[in-house]
Amino acid sequence: MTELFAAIERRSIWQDVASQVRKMIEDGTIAPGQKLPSERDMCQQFGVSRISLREALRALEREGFIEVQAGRGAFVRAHFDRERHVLETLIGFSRESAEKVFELRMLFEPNLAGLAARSISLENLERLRETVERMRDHVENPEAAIQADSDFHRVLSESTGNPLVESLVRFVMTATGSERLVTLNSREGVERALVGHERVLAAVAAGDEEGAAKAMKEHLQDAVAFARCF
Amino acid sequence: MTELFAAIERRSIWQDVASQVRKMIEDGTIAPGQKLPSERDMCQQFGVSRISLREALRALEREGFIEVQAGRGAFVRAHFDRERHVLETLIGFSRESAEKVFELRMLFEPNLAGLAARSISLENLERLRETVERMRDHVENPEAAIQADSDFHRVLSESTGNPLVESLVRFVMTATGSERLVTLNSREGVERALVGHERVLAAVAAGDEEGAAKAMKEHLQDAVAFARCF
DNA sequence: ACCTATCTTATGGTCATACCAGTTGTCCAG
DNA sequence: CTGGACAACTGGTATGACCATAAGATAGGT
Repeated sequence: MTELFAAIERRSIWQDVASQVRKMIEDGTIAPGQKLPSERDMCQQFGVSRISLREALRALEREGFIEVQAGRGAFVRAHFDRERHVLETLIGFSRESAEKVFELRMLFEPNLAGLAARSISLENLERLRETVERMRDHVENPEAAIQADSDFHRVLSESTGNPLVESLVRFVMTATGSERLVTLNSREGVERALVGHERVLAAVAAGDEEGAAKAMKEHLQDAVAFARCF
Repeated sequence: MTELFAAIERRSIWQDVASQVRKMIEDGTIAPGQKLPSERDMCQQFGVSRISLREALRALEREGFIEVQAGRGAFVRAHFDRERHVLETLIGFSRESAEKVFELRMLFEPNLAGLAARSISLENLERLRETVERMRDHVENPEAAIQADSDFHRVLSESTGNPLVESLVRFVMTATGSERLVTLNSREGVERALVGHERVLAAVAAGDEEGAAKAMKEHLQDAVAFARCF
């Protein structure tokens, strides 16, 4: 049932403004962290009223592209920050405990590792190896270790080539950030995580689907168990 | 490191208005599809200017709660419609992505079934059984079958008591809606799905963790394979 | 020279009012 | 019953003004 005529879209001014700004943010014309011109300036540049300009900013804010601070200005969000923001509004995450997030990770990350074992590219395998080595080089540096941890799981997700999965992993890594700040704060914590990553890596490199899934499962279980010690 | 004082949150008027309306939508005071009062009416009821009211509406619109139509009014979106809307803004979801969503489901739904086999309550088990029976009663009715299919997976997710997992399942069921519209449109499609559900149910009821995971995996694989026939 | 309180200025937040444009319903002429 | 004219309503946009906060500049006391 194909319609003969396409519906006429009525684009409002604030939508045009929002699109334009959104585009500039996406292609990097305006860098993350950077401050946008003042509302009054932008009004003049776009040739629209403050009303329209502000409604555009409001929309961009809800989409997570910018953050507006009264008396200061509007700032471009970092994109990972944007994803967290949007997911929070979607599932009302902020009040959930890290435990719930770990439960979710336990559901899909083992299979994700298994999938990677079957289909990861040589390039991504190398990137995965790099994150493990980087963690090994920084067992005494919690900040770097946490970064390496995030990267390990992220690279695994990217081996699927599935943006949905990548988004989900980025989200859970962001969401468990504070938790990992605790478990990876000690040398022991980092070393335990390192062992887990090494086992997963070995299985993935060997193309051992079941082994990778098992290793990842144990890695996560170990992390949860270790976190409970605190 | 617990802070002594909590940060003072500056709540702007439009945020207050948005929160109030959002709450009314969430608890059903305003039903999906229903039309909100006109902007001018709401201004008076809330005792705010049209500016503030409109910025609140703009935010709610971006969050997917309402849809504003020029010259007509603002309408409450169905909640599934809302999740799709938000995910679209997050990952630029489009029709070609149905396959990606199935890939994601394959990653976690088998383990979800396994988890349910271990921990589902008698009440939820009964609800699960009901959805299967409902699908069996409507093998000739695609619409009812699709609903029963959604409910089956949703009940399974609710057995975890994890809102994060529940949101994810709601999302993937919404995202695969158009796909299931095809596969569950024939009697054969519904019957295949039914067999899958029955196997999962049997394993869950028996507390057979591995069996449930395996059954779910086969059910999803079968659905994907069947979809490819079209 | 240093710290502090105050003033100034820029910025976002809010308001009242007015007018435009599209939608809907009513009613009348054909 | 149809189609057009009209009125009432609704969201969209524009102006101009004033408030509250944030941040830098300035004057004053030590």
